[in-house]
Amino acid sequence: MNDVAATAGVALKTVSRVVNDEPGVNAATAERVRQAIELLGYRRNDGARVLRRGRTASIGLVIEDVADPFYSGLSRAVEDVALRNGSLVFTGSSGEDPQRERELVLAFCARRVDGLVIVPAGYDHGYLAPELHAGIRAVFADRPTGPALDVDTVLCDNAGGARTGVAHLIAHGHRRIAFLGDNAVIFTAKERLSGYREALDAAGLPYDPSLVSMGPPEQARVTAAMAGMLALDHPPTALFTGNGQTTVAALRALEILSARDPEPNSSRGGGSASASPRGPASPRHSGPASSGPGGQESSREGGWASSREGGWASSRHGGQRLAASLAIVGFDDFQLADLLSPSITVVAQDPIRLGRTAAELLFRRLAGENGPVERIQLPTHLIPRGSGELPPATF
Amino acid sequence: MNDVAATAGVALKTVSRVVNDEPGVNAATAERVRQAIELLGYRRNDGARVLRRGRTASIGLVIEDVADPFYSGLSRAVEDVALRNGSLVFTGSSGEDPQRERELVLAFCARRVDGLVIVPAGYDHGYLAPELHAGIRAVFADRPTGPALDVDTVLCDNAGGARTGVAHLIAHGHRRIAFLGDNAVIFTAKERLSGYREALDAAGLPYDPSLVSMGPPEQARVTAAMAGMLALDHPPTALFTGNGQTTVAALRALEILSARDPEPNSSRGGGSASASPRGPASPRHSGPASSGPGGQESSREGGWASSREGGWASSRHGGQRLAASLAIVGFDDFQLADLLSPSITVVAQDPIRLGRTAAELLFRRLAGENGPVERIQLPTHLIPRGSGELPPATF
DNA sequence: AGCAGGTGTGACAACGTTGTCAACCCTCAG
DNA sequence: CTGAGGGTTGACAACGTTGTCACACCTGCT
Repeated sequence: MNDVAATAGVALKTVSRVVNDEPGVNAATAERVRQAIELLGYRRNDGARVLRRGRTASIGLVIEDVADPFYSGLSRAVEDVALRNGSLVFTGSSGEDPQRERELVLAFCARRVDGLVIVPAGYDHGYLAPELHAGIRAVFADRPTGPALDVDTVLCDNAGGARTGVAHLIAHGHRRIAFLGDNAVIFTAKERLSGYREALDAAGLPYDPSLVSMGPPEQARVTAAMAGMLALDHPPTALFTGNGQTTVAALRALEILSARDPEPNSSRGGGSASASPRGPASPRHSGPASSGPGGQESSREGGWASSREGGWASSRHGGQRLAASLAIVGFDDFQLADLLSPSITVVAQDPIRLGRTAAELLFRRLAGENGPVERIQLPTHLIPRGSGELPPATF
Repeated sequence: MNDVAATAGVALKTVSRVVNDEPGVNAATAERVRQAIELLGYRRNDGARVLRRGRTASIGLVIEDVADPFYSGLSRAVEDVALRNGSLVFTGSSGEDPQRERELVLAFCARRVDGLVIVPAGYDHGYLAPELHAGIRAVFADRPTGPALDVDTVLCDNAGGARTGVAHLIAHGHRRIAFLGDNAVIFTAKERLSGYREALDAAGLPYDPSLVSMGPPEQARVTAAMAGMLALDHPPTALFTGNGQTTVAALRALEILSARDPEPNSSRGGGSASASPRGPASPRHSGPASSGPGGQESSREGGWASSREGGWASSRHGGQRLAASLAIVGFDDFQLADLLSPSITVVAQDPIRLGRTAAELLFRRLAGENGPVERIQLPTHLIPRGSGELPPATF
């Protein structure tokens, strides 16, 4: 800017005025300055500007993993709202690691972002208190923080959604309904489990711990859990899955279990009357590369299959038939849910609306709105597609 | 920092030294400073630091849409590399709009990011020249820029991938192969079309424009294009789709076309022997919310169905049977491709590797590596799963 | 002529850091 | 006792902006 001023033969401040379209500059002078700017290829340094003015016109977004469709939708929504508000977005994936979340948040704060949208990985956000005190606004999305921090939060109706989904299965005649959820330390997983129990309670059905399995949505774990349930004396006739990744893993598990000794007329497992040959798909390529640093694929075939096969194969029920007729409702909608056979019934959240709501709330705060802390709950939406309307299997 | 210095009874510079773990500070003094920092909840202002030091330790990432699984994978990879290099990431979605891309890039440059990873929407990046001259490094990913700008680029082998995929169909006996690609202004779309033609040429097959349709992957357009092709005198027996979204749209189109008058034993369309009822899925909810601002869903049912039904329904071939037996290979892997019936054969790119490669190249440049401009091409990978190995239908 | 009020311009400090350099205190060898 | 040298500390300028204030000039009025 100094150079521009020298070139144009004016003072620094005049250049600043031209650059910022401030009034009170002679048209001729302004033109001279603009030419100098053009000539020198000058671009204002927003870092310095920010230092002087206080506001950075940027926000930080911390999510679990951009590569997860749920969060990437949320991400895009936040981005759009930010753009509309003239703000840039720092994005960071915590990978469900509270330590990394903390580092990201603090790094964003050190850059003096105006505000934060956080999908928290941990519960303890004491480290945020000084930042909030220093004037950085934060909105929690998808999951709350502990009660210690009083801060705006936008959630989905996790319990309600799960209740609706499970009630839907009950309404279709199911009495033995399994629940496959994410790691129990995760807020949404707990809430959905609560919803599951509430629906059972409301229908007067007992809660059977052997029908519930919580843990990371890794294929090996999910497959093992399902095989175990199907081998029970009183196996489930329906399954409620607690999130999108778990739903997909469960479907793959059914495919694996059914394919072990497929029935000729099963709708699952490719055993239909079509002439389509099962391709020579090697197991390593059965799905698109997962987001994280691998590890999931390698365990799929080895891990459970060898260790549990005996137990399950000897089940007196014939697990294959059970697997092929299991009704399913999943929490979270996902791409192609409608093209599977049967199509998958889901309880849909709206990640875009979630992100938009959180970001808009943040910008309202930044604009000076100082009402009481808000706690917004967004509705979920049951989408019946077929898999959730299957009747209980009887053999 | 001033306050901290005052509280601790030391000079500004000493606090700076403590904060930055510089050597040469008495342990007792350092401890006193740390206590003052703790007491006041002080956090270094990285903006000011950046101003003084020159490097911002941040990069900008401009992609088409974070919500697209391909780009969100790329995104995550870039993020991870950046984190490893102690850098933060500004993310922005251009939405395939050159103007918005330009705004984002310039905004990032104004913040003095150290470097940029750009998936360009347009071809003309003249506006970047001054920035590059000013020392900002840039790496183009997935698509190149025009020849005017000499800059590092990481691409996939688009033509080669398409060639492989189409050759695969030819090897399975197909002679009439349709190509459904993205908008022809997009580099990758053009390249893949070239690969398609090369494969035809290599096999001595004619190029038939009536089997080729390029345009945005909207459901209505894709459905119409496919219906038109299936109604031809010599309809295609196989289809190659030019990207993930188009593949999915094509599958939905087949579902729509087949379902219009389904054959009892078709593997597609839910007409299998299973007892699974088609759920009462309303058309508005057939898929998860698409990323952009809607518009796609509403047109799915209305747009084409009413205007073209007559033409297609009167086809002398019975489009349903054609649709049900069409072999498919798609460019891009996608989630659940392996769980459809038949599973979908794809030519897979590796978005994570793409992002990682681009980001690592960027950071090598930032570390001072000054070799000639690099142009890296990543391989693609054919994954046979079933849909690409179907034989040509004969009626 | 003198003065109010407006327009255009510039000098200067400040934002919160860090790099440079100098000063201080101590210890130890000459 | 003197001086060299290391360890510790601080004063100051600079990074590139913008807010504040003041100045110079012009216009139109009394």
